Amino acid sequence: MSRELAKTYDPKGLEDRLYQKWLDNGYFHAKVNPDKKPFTIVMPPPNVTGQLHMGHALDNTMQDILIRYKRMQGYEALWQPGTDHAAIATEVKVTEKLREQGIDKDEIGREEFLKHAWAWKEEYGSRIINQLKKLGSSADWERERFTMDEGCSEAVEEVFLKLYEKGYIYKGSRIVNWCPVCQTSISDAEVEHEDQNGFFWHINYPVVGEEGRFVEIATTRPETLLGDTAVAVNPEDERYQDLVGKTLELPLVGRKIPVIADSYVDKEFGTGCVKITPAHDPNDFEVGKRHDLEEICVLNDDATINELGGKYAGMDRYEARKAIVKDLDDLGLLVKVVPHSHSVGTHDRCKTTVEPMVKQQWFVKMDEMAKAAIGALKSGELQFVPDRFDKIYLHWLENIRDWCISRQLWWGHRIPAYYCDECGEMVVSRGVPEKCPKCGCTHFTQDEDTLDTWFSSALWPFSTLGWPKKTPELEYFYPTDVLVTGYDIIFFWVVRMVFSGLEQTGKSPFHHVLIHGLVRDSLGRKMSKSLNNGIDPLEVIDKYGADALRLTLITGNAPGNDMRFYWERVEASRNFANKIWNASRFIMMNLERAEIPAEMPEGSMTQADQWILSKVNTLAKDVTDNMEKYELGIAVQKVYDFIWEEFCDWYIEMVKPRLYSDTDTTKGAALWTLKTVLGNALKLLHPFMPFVTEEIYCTLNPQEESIMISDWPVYADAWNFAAQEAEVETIKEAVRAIRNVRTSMNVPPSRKAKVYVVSDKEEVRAVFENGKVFFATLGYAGEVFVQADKTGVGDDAVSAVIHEAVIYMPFAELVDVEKETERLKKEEERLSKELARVNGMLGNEKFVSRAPAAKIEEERAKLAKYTDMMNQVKERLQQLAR
RNA sequence: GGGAUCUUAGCUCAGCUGGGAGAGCAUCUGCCUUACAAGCAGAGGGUCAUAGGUUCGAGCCCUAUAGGUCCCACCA
Repeated sequence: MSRELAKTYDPKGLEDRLYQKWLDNGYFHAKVNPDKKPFTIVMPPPNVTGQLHMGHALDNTMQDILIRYKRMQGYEALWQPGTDHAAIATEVKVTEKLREQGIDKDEIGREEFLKHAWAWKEEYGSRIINQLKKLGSSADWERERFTMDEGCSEAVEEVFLKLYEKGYIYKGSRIVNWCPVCQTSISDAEVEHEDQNGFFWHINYPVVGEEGRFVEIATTRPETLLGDTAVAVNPEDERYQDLVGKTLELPLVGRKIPVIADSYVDKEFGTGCVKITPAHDPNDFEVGKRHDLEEICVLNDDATINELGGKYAGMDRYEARKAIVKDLDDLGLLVKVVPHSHSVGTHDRCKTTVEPMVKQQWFVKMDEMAKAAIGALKSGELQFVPDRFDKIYLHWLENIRDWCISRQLWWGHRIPAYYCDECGEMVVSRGVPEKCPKCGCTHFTQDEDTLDTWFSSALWPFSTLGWPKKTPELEYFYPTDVLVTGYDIIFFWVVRMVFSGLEQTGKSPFHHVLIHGLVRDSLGRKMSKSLNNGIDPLEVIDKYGADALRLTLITGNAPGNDMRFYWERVEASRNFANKIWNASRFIMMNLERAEIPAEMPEGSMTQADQWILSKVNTLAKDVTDNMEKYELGIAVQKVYDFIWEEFCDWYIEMVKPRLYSDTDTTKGAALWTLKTVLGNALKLLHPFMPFVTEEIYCTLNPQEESIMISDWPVYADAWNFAAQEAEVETIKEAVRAIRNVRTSMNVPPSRKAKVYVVSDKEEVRAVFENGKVFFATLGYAGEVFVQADKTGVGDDAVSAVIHEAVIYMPFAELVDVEKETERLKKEEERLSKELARVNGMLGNEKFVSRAPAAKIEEERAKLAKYTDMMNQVKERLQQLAR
């Protein structure tokens, strides 16, 4: 008993029902299966703080398309999902929430805070997962993971220990990016540089022992003067040769600091003299190391001046800046203030200006692992799609600095380093050490810091599969096949996964990285909270369905490119779903009223049947090719065009007379073809629009369980009907010509016309003899005559010239000689242009001698065709002129 | 400062390895033709940013220029 399709397409209800069915049947679950080849995608884990936005929708739609496609192709397709603890993002949210409740984070302490954080995770962690389900994501939810679950945490600890033992992880006092608001260090990748309009303050530093002599320096951050421990000049700079080795008095502070020579200083820039503040500037830090300068940190963690800042202690850094400038001016040491635009580092999360500071932090030594990651790309083990991202990846790795991985946060993986309570000895170990190797003490305190959130997500492709244990899953599904992500997290995540995978497993965690762009608003702006221009994918799904949203996100978009979101496009996508829906309804109506052959009824297949079968056959091949190249937009466009134009607008219209007839012996063939072609088209469309295709497919084939476990169509030689394809194309050309004439003459559809097809070629007449049945329904024709000459065609006939034939329609009183002449002249003009082009090519001796033979043959055929048509047009024009 | 990318129909964008310029929306003209007006049929609209070059042949490859977008960067 087949279920009937509802009268109108309504994604509501339908989508939830089908998704539940898929879940119930366990279709998303992948397991180790030696009989099948694995195909794996690991889902970029959304933050537990997160809500589904358009970026997620795009990212996950692409992954779902690839997974569904491969699953249908017979792969054991695993889409590994999960969520990310998102250290700083979550900590900020939880802190805010607590504050709203009047609870102070520092008062309740670490343990209590973590309880709240876990409660938050429990409450919100599943929210985005449920939203992803609305989208139709066929991820293996049974395998859902979390970056801080037991297994992932074990992987984190394992990697930390291994890298530490190898000397790749070290603790050191280095200059780091410090966020005074979040009060934690952050990595280079988390710093955003933006140009700000500031000033260059030129300040005189008195030379000790030389009354009245000054060294003029220029700075953009006068407050750091408090931490100056030298002034540097370029060793090649003649102007300052005699200064090197002399001592200066640091204004306002009174400290005596040396003038040193260092090639880091650019002679041409500023005054050529640079104040050196090793504790608060990355370059100065390096200079300080070279010259063994003292590092004087003058800032507190909240960027106020500390006790070393004398009278400025307690002031905010900008307050202090003002006060210092004023005091310098009062002392007459401020030479000038010049407006100056310079780049300022800000924290990407809170936009606070970061303060470079010397801190004890944990770092990952990057040089060796970066080298390996570069090698993976160069050897082809790793490929970006599109490959222009190669350069971005390489450039980053070639210039990488050590990765600061410690964070002064509570929410995250705590660093497995322990300090002896007696002697302070540091022990890095799995769990609390038993006793101190130095003093034998058994009491330890764990390092307070946690790890950068990307440290754990870097391990995601293998930690989720059970690593460091040698699980069957890891063996079977790893390395994964393709990673789908936006270009905005190549540095944060992709790079780190690659070098981590190479280091820990010896393999790149994936072969391909499919990069997509941003979904912007209709004006091309980034969707953001501050602009309040974000479109909620759930709202779109609610209004138009997930299928429509998915189609919208995939069509007309090339890999790596940004796209704009338009409601009109969603509507168009929904209309397409509706189109298939109605076509299917029509087909099923007819199927119910007749017997359908189980196999292809070869004897009664008409040219039209063979044509559409041949078309869907080639379509399968083309779409598969595009999918393999990750050209999802092109692939779906082809399916769209096929279904709407070829199948609905042409084929269905062509078979209607056969369906309505009770005597037509080819009716069974038509029904079989309709059902078969629709079924295959639905399969090709399924990865893109899973819900509507499932609903129709299962109604069409009640014996089948689900389209998502059906076989992906493959090209079959038996379905290749080149000759019939050509014939139908000829008939389509004729029908178009007839319609065109009718429209231009304003002939209403109700008025049927006789149609004469005149051709002196017997084989052409045979084609039309076969195809003339279509003229009635497609071209509103009455009687149709196919003949070798113009017998019976009156002078009152309107004509259209097509390839190897002329079509005449007697319209008597409607004929407007002028109009028709005009039409034919236009055609003449078009043909003469074509002829000129073809003749130009063929007349070019170089073309004939150098172009490929097939191309030349093609052009020769065109020449013959156009010449023939031209003659017909000329002849017709002559007749009209009489 | 370095790099990437874009400039194609009124708008938003496709255009795969170079071989007769496409889609959606918008516009215009007919159609309530018994699957679909969320539709059908037809039409108009482009010197593919500019200037050179390579090639038998360039929207596509190379060079330069102009404008836009983005990324990276430790010149105080």
